[in-house]
Amino acid sequence: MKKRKISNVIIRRLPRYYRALDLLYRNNTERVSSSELGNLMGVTASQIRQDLSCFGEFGQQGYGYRVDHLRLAVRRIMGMEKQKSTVLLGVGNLGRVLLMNFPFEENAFSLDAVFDTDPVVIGKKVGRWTVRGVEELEAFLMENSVDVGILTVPKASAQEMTDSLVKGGVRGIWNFTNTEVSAGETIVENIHFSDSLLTLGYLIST
Amino acid sequence: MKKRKISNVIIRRLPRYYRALDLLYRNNTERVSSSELGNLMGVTASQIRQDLSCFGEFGQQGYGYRVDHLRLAVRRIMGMEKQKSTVLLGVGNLGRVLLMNFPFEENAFSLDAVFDTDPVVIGKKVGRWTVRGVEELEAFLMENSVDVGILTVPKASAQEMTDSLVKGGVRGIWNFTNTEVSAGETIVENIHFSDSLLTLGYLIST
DNA sequence: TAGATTGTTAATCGATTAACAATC
DNA sequence: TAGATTGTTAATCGATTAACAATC
Repeated sequence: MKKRKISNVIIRRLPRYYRALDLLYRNNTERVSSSELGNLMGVTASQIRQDLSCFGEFGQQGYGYRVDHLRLAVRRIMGMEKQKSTVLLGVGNLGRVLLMNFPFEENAFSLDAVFDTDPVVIGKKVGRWTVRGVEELEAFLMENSVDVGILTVPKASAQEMTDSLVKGGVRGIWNFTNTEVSAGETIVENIHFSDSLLTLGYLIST
Repeated sequence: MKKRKISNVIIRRLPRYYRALDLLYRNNTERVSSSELGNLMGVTASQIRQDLSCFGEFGQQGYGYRVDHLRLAVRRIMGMEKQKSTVLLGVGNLGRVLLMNFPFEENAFSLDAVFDTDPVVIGKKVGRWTVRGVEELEAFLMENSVDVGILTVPKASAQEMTDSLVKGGVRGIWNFTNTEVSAGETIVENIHFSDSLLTLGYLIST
């Protein structure tokens, strides 16, 4: 096991490993070799062995990997064995989709509270949550240790809401606003719909 | 100007260049140097000059880049000067968010038709579109040249819908299903919410 | 044992950064 | 002209692939 720093490219492959392994697991597959897994995922067997070697030794010469064992190892590596908490800011259309449909628990997260600025929705129930006013956010973050803030607010308030979240001590921000927010040490993970579609546009135009 | 193949990392930086330049443009900034732009975007000046050199020469020694000129150049590079067409498959919650709120035109796309399998919504109006049954999809793709199919269907029908889109000759698929679909030569751009959140989970756990 | 497949080292390939002559 | 900044070449750094001894 090589103890070098885990690079970003490897980190972004971990969820894909997990998805592939989870699929095999659900199909009751017992063992898988690095080349089989590579075929399934569209990467080389070499890369898989190289990646896994950053975290430990999970296989067995001449046999490969036990699917259930490796799946659990990847869960552990990604920190999925410990549930993390989130709050959602912005109960607009996208916010509602996430809170109504996104499988937080499946991904080892819980959604603990939702906030908005619109007096029309504050106090109303959306799904199993009662919408709180953002003025309560600071106090909530004080009383509850929250790991991640989910940003589904309009662009215009993205930075301000980020500042509140950072001040409240969240460790990560899941940002859907298609703007860059500055959050200091706090880790920001972006889902930029527009960037993604523009990339696709480039690729089909050439 | 070096005429080497444009690498994937560079392509994925193009929308970010465009966003930064568009912001400067809206602020009526006239000129920008590679180091200023680099500061703004959080990349090195060297990288910006290196990236741009793949596509041509856009700057002027001792001066930098004209913002309006470079912004237009990036638009052209990304193929934004020609509008591309899309159809949306799956008028569930996420599908509705996209068709009601996503700024297709701003990104040089149009949304031309929406399809679903649910008899309850077929024929109904959603926003400015009348939902069509998927059985009409094939004929629609025959008659209309469609560039991109948007997949906001349940996981279970993701591959089947992909097959129809590929058969119908779309050039790209914007895939929100959090599954890998095989589409042959057709380009697939994924937005995987779960992968993204799991990545964030890893980063805050270490 | 013989065959298969790992984990790891070395070789290759690609991306980023540094440096600088060219020139506005 | 002097200062600033480009576009490009060369140097460095990092990621992927190939190869193979170790061993189940």
